[in-house]
Amino acid sequence: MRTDSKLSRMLHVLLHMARNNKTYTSDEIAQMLSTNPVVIRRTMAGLKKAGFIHSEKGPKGGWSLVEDLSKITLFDIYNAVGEPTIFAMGNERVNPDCAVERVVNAALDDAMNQAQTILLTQLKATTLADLALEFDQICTKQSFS
Amino acid sequence: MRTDSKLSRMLHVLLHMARNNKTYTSDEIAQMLSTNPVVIRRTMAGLKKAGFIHSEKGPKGGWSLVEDLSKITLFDIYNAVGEPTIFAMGNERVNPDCAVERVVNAALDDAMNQAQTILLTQLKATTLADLALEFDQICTKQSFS
DNA sequence: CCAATAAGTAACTTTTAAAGTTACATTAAT
DNA sequence: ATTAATGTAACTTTAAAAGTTACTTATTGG
Repeated sequence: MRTDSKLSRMLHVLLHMARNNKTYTSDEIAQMLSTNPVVIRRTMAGLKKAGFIHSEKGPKGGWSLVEDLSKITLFDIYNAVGEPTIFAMGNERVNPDCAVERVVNAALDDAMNQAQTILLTQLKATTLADLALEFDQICTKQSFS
Repeated sequence: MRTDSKLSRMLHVLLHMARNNKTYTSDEIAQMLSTNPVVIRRTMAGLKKAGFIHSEKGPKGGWSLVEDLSKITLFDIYNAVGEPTIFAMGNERVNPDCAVERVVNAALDDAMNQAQTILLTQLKATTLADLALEFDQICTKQSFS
């Protein structure tokens, strides 16, 4: 499979939506991300279902942010886009009766679970407001240079 | 892509090789892992290059373990099979000039780097001898039941 | 020497899930 | 009514791992 970029893309979109405080059409967003509007609708559907954004059909329609950035963590978005598979490596489960296989898999699962916990903990600890703040700080720095 | 199973498979093979202390042909190993002998040769080539195993052509040939299990960490094998990609998720790097993209990517990269560090640290901390010991403990338990 | 057995490897095909695309239905504004 | 938007089903493309085929090379032993 390709690398899943739904989380990355949606974070990108949400920050832009928050900054400009306007509705965006799927076409606008698709251009922003160099992709296709249908892909956008598909992915944004999850965010809508989770209540973070709203969509309106017809002229003057489009996508708008509904929830406060400080109330949305990166983990929320990870969930909203369908909890994409985290690892590209994994266990072969060919013969559950093989004790060697069980020992190997347990060791790898353990290491991967620890890594996953760290990753998700980190996502839970970061809100979109945190990212927006970082963004503002970058802009401030730039205005001095 | 499919989930990379080279590490898992090679650990499996090495433990079997150590336990039975014999040479295995690619065909035997392929059967053991329900796969193809060419895939086995391809993957084992990395372990040979790293000096963990030896191969011999011709009749009576095959693969044999050369290094002591206590001197091989799971990380060594991860390296020997070509450091497979760890994550199935990742950043879109569409427009490096976009400050929003940079902030988002930095946050995700940070979380993923932390997770990767934990994972690799765990692999470095575990030797094949550790797994062999766990295996023996399972067998002991079974003989009492 | 020769037949058999095994690794080595290049070139190609298959698999799988994400992403992309097409086509059309639905809804809302003017 | 027409236009502009989302919603979505069905299909195609992409990319990387794994699988396969076909052949080369090396080694054993009769």
